[in-house]
Amino acid sequence: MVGSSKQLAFRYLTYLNMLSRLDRQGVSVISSHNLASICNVGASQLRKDMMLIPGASGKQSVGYSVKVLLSSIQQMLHRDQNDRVVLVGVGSFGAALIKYRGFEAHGFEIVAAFDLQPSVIENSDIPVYSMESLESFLQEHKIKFAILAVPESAAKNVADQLIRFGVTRLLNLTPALLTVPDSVKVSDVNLVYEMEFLRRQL
Amino acid sequence: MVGSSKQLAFRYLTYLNMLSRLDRQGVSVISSHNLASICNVGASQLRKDMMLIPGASGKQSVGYSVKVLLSSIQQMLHRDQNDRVVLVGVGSFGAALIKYRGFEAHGFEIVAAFDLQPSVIENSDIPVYSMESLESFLQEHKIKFAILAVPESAAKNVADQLIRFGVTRLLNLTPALLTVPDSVKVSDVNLVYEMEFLRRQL
DNA sequence: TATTGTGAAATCGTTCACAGCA
DNA sequence: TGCTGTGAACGATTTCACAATA
Repeated sequence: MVGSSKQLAFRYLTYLNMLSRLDRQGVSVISSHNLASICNVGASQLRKDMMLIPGASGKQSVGYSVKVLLSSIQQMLHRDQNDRVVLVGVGSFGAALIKYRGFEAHGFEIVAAFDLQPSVIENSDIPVYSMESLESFLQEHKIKFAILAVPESAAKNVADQLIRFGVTRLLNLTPALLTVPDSVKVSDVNLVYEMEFLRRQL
Repeated sequence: MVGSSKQLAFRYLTYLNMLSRLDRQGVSVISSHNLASICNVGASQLRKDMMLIPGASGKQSVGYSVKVLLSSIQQMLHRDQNDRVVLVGVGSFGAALIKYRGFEAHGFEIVAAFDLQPSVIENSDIPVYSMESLESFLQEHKIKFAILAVPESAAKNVADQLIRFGVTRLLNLTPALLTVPDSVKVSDVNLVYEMEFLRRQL
């Protein structure tokens, strides 16, 4: 990947979202200044970002073609991929994620959930299995992505299991700090930290 | 606030968590190297971070006092504060947040939730009011913090309302990109972006 | 000797300013 | 003239290396 910082990656995702909206609205050309202001970034930063993308370029005195930008960013981000994801921990958070349909449009399919107690989530066809079947399921389906939504106290153990069974991408929704091998990538989402950060802004 | 970058702020919160755990375990002194490895950061970075905290200092050839560090970080972060928070949008996500007890220990009290339809969440004494009562509630209780968990399509409008009614800190759980006055601080949490970011790590 | 505190160096990311082009 | 592409300046952050010291 061309740029590997999280901020840059998130900017590309924002560009992508805004560009596809513009495309749907029939906008075919846009200047760096306009697109930047829609995306809440500076115009020169946007141009620098675009320069890193193979195939993305604009026309001087005209602007960027929305469709060209869209497809070159999509290509760079491998937006064609489709990944199967398991969810571990079906508390209120986990159950909310099962009902959340936002992942599918981005090529992430939650194929199963796991909890101490198998159960059934209403309005959902995603099965909830017991933890005993975790190993066989992960290995049989060669799952690489997992969302960790267990209680904090269980987080480390469950994460270790997941990794042992072949998971290499972990979205960690628990406050626990995970230590993982270099081959495994973790994204931590900690709502309490976000709130604390808001608290001391200015 | 001494350091205002998000990364730095999150490191301080991590230090705080780990230090309070160490304190509970009866550890009284720890070296930068040890604490750093617990917190997944470099030792010299940790020392630099500590240097920015008024009152925090260690002893050469000995290490840092856990209690001293703990209280100076707490003081710097104003950890004594207590803030009332409203939640807007009681879909599956919002309902999960209402049941989530993690905020309280950090001085955030969810005092009310709002949705198009007032309702009752089981196992919770947090009331869910209709959107009509938003304005009077926010102004009467002088609420500064809100968690935005409405559908994306409603996000901008609701955010504008919240700001108009006095909210200045917004945890945005929707994928919408909000544009707000400088006096208002927004933290965006976008689980889809986090997943996409994991996808292209190496 | 073990460890902090810290200046200097290296790295990384952003913004500026403007040349060059349609 | 309006816009992109980009080198250079700037700023922020991280790492290094080591002097100081309990």
